[in-house]
Amino acid sequence: MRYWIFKSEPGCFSLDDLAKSPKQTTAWDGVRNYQARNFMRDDMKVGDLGFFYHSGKTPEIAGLVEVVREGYPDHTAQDPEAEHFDPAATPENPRWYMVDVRLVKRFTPPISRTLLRRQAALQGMELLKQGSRLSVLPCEENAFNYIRHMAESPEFSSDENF
DNA sequence: GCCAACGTTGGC
DNA sequence: GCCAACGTTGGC
Repeated sequence: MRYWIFKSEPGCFSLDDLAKSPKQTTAWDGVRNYQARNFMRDDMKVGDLGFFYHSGKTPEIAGLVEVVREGYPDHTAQDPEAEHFDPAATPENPRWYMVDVRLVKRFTPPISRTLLRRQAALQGMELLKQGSRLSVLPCEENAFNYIRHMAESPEFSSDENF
């Protein structure tokens, strides 16, 4: 099984929005980057876990999600009304793909990027690299387990040494 | 608001 | 096919 990070601007689609979605599940649509597309189309499997990451003013990991449907065509690319319409996308060649993810657990409080950066164990993590702009990216197993452990530790947000 | 990093576009 | 120009992302 593999681990992933799903980025979203909360003003566009937040963890709250996911929590309010039917079955707390959403299609991860609108991704228009080939590398991210390939991850969703080729690599993600049902049961893979990922973090829901909020980018923007207060960057943070907001919760845990699970892939519940594997890559399938992102039909919003073929909708002229859609924000990420791509005239080159057709039913024969959909060009863009998405997966469905379901909310597993909200992190309360969320784990701020500042706190992540403070962790020696997370040095070199892709997400924390400057200029990391992929909206969907893999997360190393070690980093995943470490962060998950942080989320389960009640003291992590207050403990200076964490 | 600034700026670095990155992807895409288009001229040649 | 190269590369400069440009637009976008996203942390700070």
